[in-house]
Amino acid sequence: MFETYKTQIEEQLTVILQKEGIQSAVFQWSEIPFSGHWGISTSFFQIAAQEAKSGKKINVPQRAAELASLCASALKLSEDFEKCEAVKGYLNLYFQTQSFSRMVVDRVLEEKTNYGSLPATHQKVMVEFSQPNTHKAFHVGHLRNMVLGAAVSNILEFSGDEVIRANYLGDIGLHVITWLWNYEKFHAGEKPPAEKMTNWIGSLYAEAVKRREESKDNEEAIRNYFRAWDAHDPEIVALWKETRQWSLDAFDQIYSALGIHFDKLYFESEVEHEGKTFVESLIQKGLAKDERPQGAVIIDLDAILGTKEEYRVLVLLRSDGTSLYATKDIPLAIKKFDEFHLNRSIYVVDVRQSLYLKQIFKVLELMGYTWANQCYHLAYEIVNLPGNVTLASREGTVVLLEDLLQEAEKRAMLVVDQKNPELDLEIKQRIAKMIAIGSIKYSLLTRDNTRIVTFDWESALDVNGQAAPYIQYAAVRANSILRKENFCVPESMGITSELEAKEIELVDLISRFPQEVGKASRELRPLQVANYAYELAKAFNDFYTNCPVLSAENEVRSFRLRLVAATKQTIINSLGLLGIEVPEIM
RNA sequence: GCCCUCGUAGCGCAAUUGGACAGCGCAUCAGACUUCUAAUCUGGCGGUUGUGAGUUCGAGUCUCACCGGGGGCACCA
Repeated sequence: MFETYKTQIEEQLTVILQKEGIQSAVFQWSEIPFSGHWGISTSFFQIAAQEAKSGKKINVPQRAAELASLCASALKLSEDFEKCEAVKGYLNLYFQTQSFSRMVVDRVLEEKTNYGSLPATHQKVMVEFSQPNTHKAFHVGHLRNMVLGAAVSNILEFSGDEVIRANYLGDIGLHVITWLWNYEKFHAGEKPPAEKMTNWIGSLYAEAVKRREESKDNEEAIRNYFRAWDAHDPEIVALWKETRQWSLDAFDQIYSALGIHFDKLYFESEVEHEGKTFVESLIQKGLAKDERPQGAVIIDLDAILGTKEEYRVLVLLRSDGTSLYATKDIPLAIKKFDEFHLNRSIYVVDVRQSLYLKQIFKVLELMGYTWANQCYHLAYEIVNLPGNVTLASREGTVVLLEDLLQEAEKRAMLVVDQKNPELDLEIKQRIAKMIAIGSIKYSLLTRDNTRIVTFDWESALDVNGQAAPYIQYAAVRANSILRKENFCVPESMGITSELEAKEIELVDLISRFPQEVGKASRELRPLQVANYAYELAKAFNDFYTNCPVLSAENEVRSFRLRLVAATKQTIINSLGLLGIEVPEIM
């Protein structure tokens, strides 16, 4: 929003500095921190330091201050600026608050749900996330992946990319066979329950693994089952198809509860075959070494690249010829680019697989795929339990997603019921859901990708302080003011009276939203937006307690109503990027 | 052994990517509801940014070394 002003000012500053004998000055503008008024500033330290380097004997901070005040006094400002001043080597320019505030609010109310979005980049980006295994349960570790992947997708889309949300489902492998064997032998004919489907499927999986581990006979039986599967035994294939669908339906339940959707589904089963032929071609090209039957099929990346203990060795195929993750991930990557002509391919996968993905990308590069460097591993840290206990369904150290959602909704319902007893049960439930899911998502997104999240029930379900309900509540407050006016927002008009500091701070935060989106998108960090949304809500609550809206005088009242509407919109937009909905009442 | 990552107030986290006095939330103490919803707000307490050096006008941020936590490194996913 400031861009046009910046260039005008820069032209003037260049002339002023030239008189001082400074030829090449580059200005870096930033916003002035903590200010009753707001504006932009630039520092003169770099310019002064350059002078010092060119031989002049000067004290840099002193010279910077001198240049700043020189510019401050020589600058001619348009009436959109209120004043300028030199402070400690910085040149601060303050905007004429009324005209600027009006501009910001007008823009939000004009662009509505698009406010904050950035122009189209014409970049096609695929974000692969979630990647669940069928026949297993969802736990909070998986939740972090989903929430992060969905938020990153939203942010990229909002900042102008064309985004394809992809899911890659692990529908084959030993875990599936183990499940099928157990089901056929001990649960034949049973159907999944209507609710908590993944929990049921997951509990059968845990039981199956237990049986496999506790008896050699069972292990042998499962191995035989695997062989029968490999030989396309029609009964097993039919059972696989049926039970796989249960898993997929269960996943859909969860995705829809979380408001997550995918544009493209990939299955391990669909890339396994081409994976094996791809490995053959790698062997033929002399890149991969076939050490079967004694050893596996490997690619010694360090040997090929001349690096030392950096890329290590990647195993492409087991010694018995069965496939591994790598067997399938390589053809999948190719498929993605062939099908969609991507500019970027982002993998949302936990940090423990950093080396693995680095190897995959390198193999693709060695195979001559020029797009290999457009693959990016978005690594995030895992979710732990207190005492550095890793989540593992086998150990029983796991928090199941469906249990978590249920408990959170229950707690949210208690508060909703207490605050709004008169509402219909159905509406209360819908509100409770928004709050519960919002809280859980927010608590995961408000930690940086590189930080481990330690899950404990108490803090996961805590809705106080910096949490989603605080932000949702701010929007609800704004909404209830607007409701009293039947949601009629006055037309834009000039402001003649002095604005309150709280109003200006609120306007400032609202105006910052587009650049926060840009930053979050560049860094692939939803945390940026999560923090922003909180700051915005805080500023609104501050405004709310200090600036009465409905009881204010004509012009002030109109402006404040518009400001309230703009705030509500910006909160909705920012939380929306995080996949968090805002209720009308709470 | 090699590589990655984290270390900021009692606890949980930020910090405009090298800028102005290091911020916020829990917790704790003291206040504010006949006024647009108190899931709110105001104030107090709390810091040698793991340690030591270096680069720079300027370092939580960059470099190096060390200390401590976590993770990865050939047939698991």
